[in-house]
Amino acid sequence: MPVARILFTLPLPEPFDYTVPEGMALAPGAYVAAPVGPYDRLGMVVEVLGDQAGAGRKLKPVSAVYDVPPMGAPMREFLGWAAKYTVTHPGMILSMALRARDGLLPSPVETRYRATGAAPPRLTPPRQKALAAAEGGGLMSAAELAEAAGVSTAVVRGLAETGALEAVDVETDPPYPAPDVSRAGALLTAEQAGAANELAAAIRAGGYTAFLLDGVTGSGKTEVYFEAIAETLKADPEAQVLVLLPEIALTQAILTRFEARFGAAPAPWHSGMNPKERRRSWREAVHGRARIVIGARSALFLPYRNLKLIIVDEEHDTSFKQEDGVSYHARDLAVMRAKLEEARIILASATPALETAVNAEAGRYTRLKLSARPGAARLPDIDLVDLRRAPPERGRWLSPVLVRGMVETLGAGEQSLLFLNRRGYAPLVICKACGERLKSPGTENWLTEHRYTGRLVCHVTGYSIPKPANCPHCGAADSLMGVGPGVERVAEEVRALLPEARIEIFSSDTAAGGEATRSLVERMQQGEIDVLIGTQIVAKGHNFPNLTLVGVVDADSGLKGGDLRAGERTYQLLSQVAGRAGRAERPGRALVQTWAPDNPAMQALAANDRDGYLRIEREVRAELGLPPFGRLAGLILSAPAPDLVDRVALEIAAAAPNGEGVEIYGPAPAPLSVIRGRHRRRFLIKSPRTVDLSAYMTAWTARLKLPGPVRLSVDIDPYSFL
DNA sequence: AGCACGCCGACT
DNA sequence: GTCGGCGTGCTC
Repeated sequence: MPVARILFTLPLPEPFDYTVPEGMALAPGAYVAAPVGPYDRLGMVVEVLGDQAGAGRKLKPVSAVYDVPPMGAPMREFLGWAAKYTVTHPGMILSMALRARDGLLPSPVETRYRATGAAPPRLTPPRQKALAAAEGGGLMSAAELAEAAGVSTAVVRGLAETGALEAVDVETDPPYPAPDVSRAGALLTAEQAGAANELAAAIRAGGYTAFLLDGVTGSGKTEVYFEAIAETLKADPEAQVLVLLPEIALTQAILTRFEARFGAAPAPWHSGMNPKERRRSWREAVHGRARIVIGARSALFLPYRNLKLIIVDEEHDTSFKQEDGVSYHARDLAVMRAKLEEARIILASATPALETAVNAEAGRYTRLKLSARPGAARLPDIDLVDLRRAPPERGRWLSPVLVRGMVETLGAGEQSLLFLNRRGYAPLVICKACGERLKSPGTENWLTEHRYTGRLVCHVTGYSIPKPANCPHCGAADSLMGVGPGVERVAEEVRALLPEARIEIFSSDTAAGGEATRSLVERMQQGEIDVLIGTQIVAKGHNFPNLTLVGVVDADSGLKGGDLRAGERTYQLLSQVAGRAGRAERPGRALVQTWAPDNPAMQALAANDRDGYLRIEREVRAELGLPPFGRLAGLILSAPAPDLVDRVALEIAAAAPNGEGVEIYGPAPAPLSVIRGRHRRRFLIKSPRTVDLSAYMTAWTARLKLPGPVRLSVDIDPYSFL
């Protein structure tokens, strides 16, 4: 009997072997159930060995095969590669691919009824009512129909037996409507059409190609990649397209745009979906019926049947980096997936990541440049406000320069946006009597004061208490004082300065659900708001035609913390925020308040010199041997007891293998030193590009024997440092 | 990941 | 004397 080698969604040391029962057709990639210990578990066939392979071994048989197209060879290769690269067990990567295992089964069906027009032999009054309800109602379940007619379901079933009603089985999660590729797209500018044509040529030619779609904010990158999607779907009637977006950008707005362009919404994939939506998207993706999937980073791991195009929109966005559990960067892995699938990939951004810019310069990606905003829209003028020379009054956060700008804007009947990446009223609460800083219990995280809700909240752990009347440390009454600005406090300041202005706060606190966000965005677009004060949430995607002034309250906040990418991120975020101004006919301007106007990121921002900034960043990184000119990895240890984790950290340091040019820093407390009662330590490992750092980390960690409560994880290409 | 087996503290 | 804590090892 042949033998199937099966990889399970379990952390087993290797694939396990099973006999293939008579009459069961199995090929590599098939999804199967097979017994591991006392239970059947989900797995995937990685290899089928010949007829004699099972001879002399006591093997259990495979229990069942799922009736789903098997995982293709490129995806299987991708799984193996991703496991090695991220230093993760292959079974864990497989379980990411099979996140919605119910999707392996066909859609559940539900019996629904419709009137056939035939009259039943005995037309009783209840039957009459039921038929009347069925006439107008389309397909209804027995319960719905009975409810509508005010009769019992027995009447409905009785009518179905007589033939007056017809029972129809309907899938509860049916396929998504197919996109209509024959629809005409937007009218493209010459520049956009040039980019779209180059993409179309690569799509028709086939094979792996990577593009950087490098377009200033508002230059119409979406329209260009829509054309690439249409071309892909036209060229191959079975092709699938994956669009990856940063978590936060997966809003109704983008789905609506897809629907407007292709006549049907794409299949979604993100962490907020319920199990039913999830299994539907998964099933449609696996069968190849979902032609366009739009999702957050985890959508990269779905086993598409025939993936031909990947788009990573806002490719510089750091939310593509997953840090907890399996750590990976969806953009980097997407490039490898495209390579293995022999597909096209488009990385789109107005502010490409340094890694991407370097790849484009090296010719690994083809750069498609969009330098103009269509129509009259101009990029805003960006001016730095030197807070050393024009500081706000004591206890205020807006400098006279910015205030003047807001007064002028209001006077002209236009809108202002103030950007401050801090939720709540004040990011720190201290006691005036004893100097105590209020922290989330067991951590060093400050509590943020939220006046709107009257609570003190930890933004890291979610811990929250009503603001106490007395200091919890010394007991003094009325001594707790909020220090530093949050959006609520800036709103208070604006209210005092511009009493006649209509002011709103836009943060995840004020716009939690999609509905609240939509209404706020709509009111801003209708001109019902004069000053919008927002956190990072305002940076993405919203188009406010009458917005002409953007004020950045604290441009320096992102530069603190010694993060390798702090400058880069600050540049990206602030230029994106500034780009909100002046999208229609009116020119926009941005006033950026900073204490460090000489910082290269600030200088480049004011000069609108993105490439100059990237050049400086590049030199610094090359000099220090940091990514993309060198490699980094993190090793994080955690345990409930701090002394245990410290002891084990020293043992692990001693066990580090020798590696040419590998430098190890640490152990040091990890970025969040305590999470859910576990104390964390971390090493940072740096190596030249030529070293296979993943293999080094595997060699290091594979032979460690850790005491029970200690857990270890490896973070390749870490993003958070602090 | 489960689950069983196995060795040390507070209970009927 | 047992019940039960979770440390260690096994699952084709």
